[in-house]
Amino acid sequence: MNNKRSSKTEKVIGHQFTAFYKIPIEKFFQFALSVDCIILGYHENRLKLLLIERGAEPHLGKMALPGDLAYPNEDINLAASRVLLDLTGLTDVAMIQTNTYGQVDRHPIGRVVTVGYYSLINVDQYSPLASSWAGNVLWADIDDLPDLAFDHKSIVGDALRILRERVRSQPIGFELLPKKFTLGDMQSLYEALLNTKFDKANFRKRMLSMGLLKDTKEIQTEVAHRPARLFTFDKVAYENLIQKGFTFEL
Amino acid sequence: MNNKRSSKTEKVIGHQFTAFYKIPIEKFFQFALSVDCIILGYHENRLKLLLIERGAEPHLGKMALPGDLAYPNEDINLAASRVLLDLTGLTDVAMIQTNTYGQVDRHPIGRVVTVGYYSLINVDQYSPLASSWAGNVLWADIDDLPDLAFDHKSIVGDALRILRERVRSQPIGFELLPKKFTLGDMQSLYEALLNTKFDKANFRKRMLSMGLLKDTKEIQTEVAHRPARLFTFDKVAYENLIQKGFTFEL
DNA sequence: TAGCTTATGGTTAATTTTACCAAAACACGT
DNA sequence: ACGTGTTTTGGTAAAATTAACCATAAGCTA
Repeated sequence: MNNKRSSKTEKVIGHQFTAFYKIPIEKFFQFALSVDCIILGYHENRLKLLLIERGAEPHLGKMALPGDLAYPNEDINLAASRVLLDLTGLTDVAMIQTNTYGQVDRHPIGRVVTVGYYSLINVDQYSPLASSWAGNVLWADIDDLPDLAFDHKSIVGDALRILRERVRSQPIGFELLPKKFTLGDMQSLYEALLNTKFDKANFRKRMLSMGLLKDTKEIQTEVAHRPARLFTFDKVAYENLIQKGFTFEL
Repeated sequence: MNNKRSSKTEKVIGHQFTAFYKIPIEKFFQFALSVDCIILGYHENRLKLLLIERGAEPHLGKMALPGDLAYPNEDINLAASRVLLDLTGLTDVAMIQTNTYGQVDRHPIGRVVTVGYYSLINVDQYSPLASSWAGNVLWADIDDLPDLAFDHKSIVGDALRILRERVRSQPIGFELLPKKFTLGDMQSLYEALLNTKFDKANFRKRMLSMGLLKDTKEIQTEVAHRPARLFTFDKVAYENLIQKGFTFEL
């Protein structure tokens, strides 16, 4: 079938079939590409999503995912990091692709295809809460989102689905926790993330048995009950275990 | 920070920050978008990948994933289905996004961002083997791929990684099998897919206990040993189980 | 019919998961 | 200083699942 096509073609440029359709190649270079960031944080036992208020048409005044058009000479993965940097000052945060959205009329300005990226933010390390609540940047509770611009609602839904799957086969939950955390913190996070309840004693045993947690020898202070030990995620141990075929499972 | 930006902007079009950079909006609409299909089949106990020989520069003569540019007025998901249809005659095959590749210089003709899609093909139902081997379409053994054009090697690698993860949490393996299959067929498939060995008796019990297999009451013929029963995938039962919170796990 | 091969039904030991219990450790109020 | 409330922590035993294996069944071939 490919043969037939090629034989009808006088000059084939770039791609296999494009010339066959007698459309000049320039006509294909009319897309714009954007990235939209699903930035999740965890605060006071709730999952939070970073939103900005749009200062421009279309959807002026509506809340939206932080996003931007990619430059014609910019790697899209780097574009995602750039947007995150612009908005939060954060660097060295892994941006992970979720999906790409290419419906024809998703953006009124023209043909804008957008790539979703999510990242998990340790709120303590970055702590955008204080300065951000006042302005037009908002950490919204994931279960109580306002109306969102464009198709951002469904982009967020997809990202959450992907995250919830990934979080139980990879130790990415730690990215949402502060450097030092208790097993209780960790359990609460996973319970919020997966919307379940775990038996406390069993959860603890499971986590400790994986060998991913390093005991800091420090303990909580200022709590009205027996203080818990503080742990850190042992990245080195994790890489070693991966080498030996270990897989995080929850 | 968003405030500062907006205040410097005279006229903001479309996106939040673009006008800030003083670049006319048209400059952003210079991308082309393509789809590349990772079409996997299963034949004679081996995973196969559908490749075409490029009939055009660049990479003329090299093998490549079937792919095409998307039209400026075409939904990218539909573009993927169109390409599959063009190439194989298949309709109603679910095309699933893998990743999106947006390195700046991945395509010599210009800024082409490509979206990967995989689909699993039941070779018996479509049976492209006979007609295809002769032409410039090839089912290549997944473990013995030729040199591929562009960044297609790494696109395939990513797709396989994603598939191997997904195949153990969703019953998509069935899409690679013929309508009726034996438990042995199924086991061989999963062993090829995941590169492991299962205990035969235990594999059988596990599968049957899920209640996803419907016994056709038919048995194999023309085999030099005790013939096995033939099963089909019970899609209805699967949907019902999903409703009750069932999750396929292997 | 003997012999070969794979399917199929079962049993048992090993391992993991689940459900609970009780002591420990801190803060607070009295 | 001492009981009270609360959460951590270490532990045990039952329940459930997984893994390892065996024996028989059922077709084909010679």
